[in-house]
Amino acid sequence: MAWTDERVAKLRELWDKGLSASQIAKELAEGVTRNAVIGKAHRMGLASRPSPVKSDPQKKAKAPVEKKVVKPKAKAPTGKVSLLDLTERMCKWPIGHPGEPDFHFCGKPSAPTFPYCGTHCGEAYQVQQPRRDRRANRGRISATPVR
DNA sequence: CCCTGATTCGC
DNA sequence: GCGAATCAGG
Repeated sequence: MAWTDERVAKLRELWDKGLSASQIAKELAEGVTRNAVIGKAHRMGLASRPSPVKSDPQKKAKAPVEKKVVKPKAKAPTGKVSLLDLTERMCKWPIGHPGEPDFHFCGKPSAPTFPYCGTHCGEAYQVQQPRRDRRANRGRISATPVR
């Protein structure tokens, strides 16, 4: 989509009005992303509004190294997680079977780069254990991916 | 995680 | 000139 005079005008208007780039992109629609908006705004020479990132070059000296501990707590989703609800970082371990009325997915936060949460990674990726001692796996479903 | 603008660079 | 990808943050 080309930058017609109309669209440029609207961009300038909304930008001056203080809307964020993503908001402007939504207004213009037609497959325009916020990247496109920002890029165009810059090329137009629009006053680059204070970026939240670049602002305030001289910051207050922060002697205390106060570290915010990243919350390891992850909330489990409310209710059943359907196929449509799944996002990249959700555990995709199926509960039940496709077609069944109650079929859904685990949905808990998945381990980084893994399709399942910690618990279900444990189910999915089981180290082959000595034939002698498989007691640890007794009662568990077998989900070894490659046999 | 959601979000912000800035910058780069192949097209 | 364009904008996706990336960066550097809030």
